[in-house]
Amino acid sequence: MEGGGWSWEQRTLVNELIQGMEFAKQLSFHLEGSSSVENAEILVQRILSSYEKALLILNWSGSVGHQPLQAAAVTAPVAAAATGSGSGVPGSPLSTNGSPRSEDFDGTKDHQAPINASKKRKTMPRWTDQVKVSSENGLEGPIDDGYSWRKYGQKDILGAKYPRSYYRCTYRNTQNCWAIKQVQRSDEDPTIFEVTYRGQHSCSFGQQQTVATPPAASPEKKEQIKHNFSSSNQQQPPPGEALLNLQKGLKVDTRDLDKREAVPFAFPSTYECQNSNFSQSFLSPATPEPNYYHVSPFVNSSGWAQTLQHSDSDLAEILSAQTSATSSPMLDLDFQLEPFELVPSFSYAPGYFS
DNA sequence: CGGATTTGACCACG
DNA sequence: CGTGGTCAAATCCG
Repeated sequence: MEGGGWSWEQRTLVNELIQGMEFAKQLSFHLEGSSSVENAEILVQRILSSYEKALLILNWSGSVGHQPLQAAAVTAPVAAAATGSGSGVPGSPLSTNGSPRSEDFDGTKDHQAPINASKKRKTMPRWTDQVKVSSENGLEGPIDDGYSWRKYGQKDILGAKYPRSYYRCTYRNTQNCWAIKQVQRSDEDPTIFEVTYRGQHSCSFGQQQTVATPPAASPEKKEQIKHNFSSSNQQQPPPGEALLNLQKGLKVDTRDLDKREAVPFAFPSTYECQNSNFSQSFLSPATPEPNYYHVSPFVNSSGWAQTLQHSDSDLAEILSAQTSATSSPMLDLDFQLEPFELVPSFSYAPGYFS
């Protein structure tokens, strides 16, 4: 019942379903209006993706024998993810050209491998999640999204009040995982962090088994989901991603103005939907950390937006890369959801999963 | 001691 | 050139 008591699957499932509904609504909106076919297709993709994930979860927990998944309970500060960032991630398509096999790699540094690397980077799908962190006293802490990231830079952005930090997957070198993300704290609302992800994780354990998902279980998953209709939006995804992506959640990071250190978050138990009485359980105490916050992940249904973005040039590259790869339909053109378009009249009823 | 973070310098792009 | 992104040496932390 209480949000906090839900298992990861349940929450994710709900999230996915909600999201699917959201997208469906948007789609209908688009259909009525004179929207482009592209947008409609994108929405359809996302809807499918959401449902796919939802089904996956059901299927998964069903076959595996409903895992209790107490991941979070486990220990680490770096707990697991909670929601499905659902839309944010997985759906994002096109990896670069083909698959991240070992071919075009050269362990050289970015700088030195301009051609491959840069191109790769450019074609990487990019999406942004807006994560809100509500803290008790005004300080925020970083959130963990289940993946392990290594910070490689921080930069003051012109006009932005807070610096932007750059992270890359910890397994970049060991597993050629090129996923990166950057976190930018919002100017107006310091409790909001924009987390921009680029590239999908190709590392086998995107998230160090933090999440309860029994290691054994996830591998299977991948098999099942593999490509179906999703084949249209992701060519040969490195194995085992779907599920992992599902779990990826949010990550927020905060470094304080005063260069205060960010504290890793342990979290999962909290969901807070702006417009519902859903949730909000609080982070359980039990942590030695001075600051703990409670995070509410981008639940779009309640107004947190999430966007996919591409620049024109990116598009061009994607398109070309794409043709050579598979003739799959474009997935994310410059798809952008206006906040107001997002906020739907949707509100869920309190007894969701009771 | 090894891995992660910090931080100024460097690089590429517009 | 200015700006954003990345590198890498120094430093920090467990």
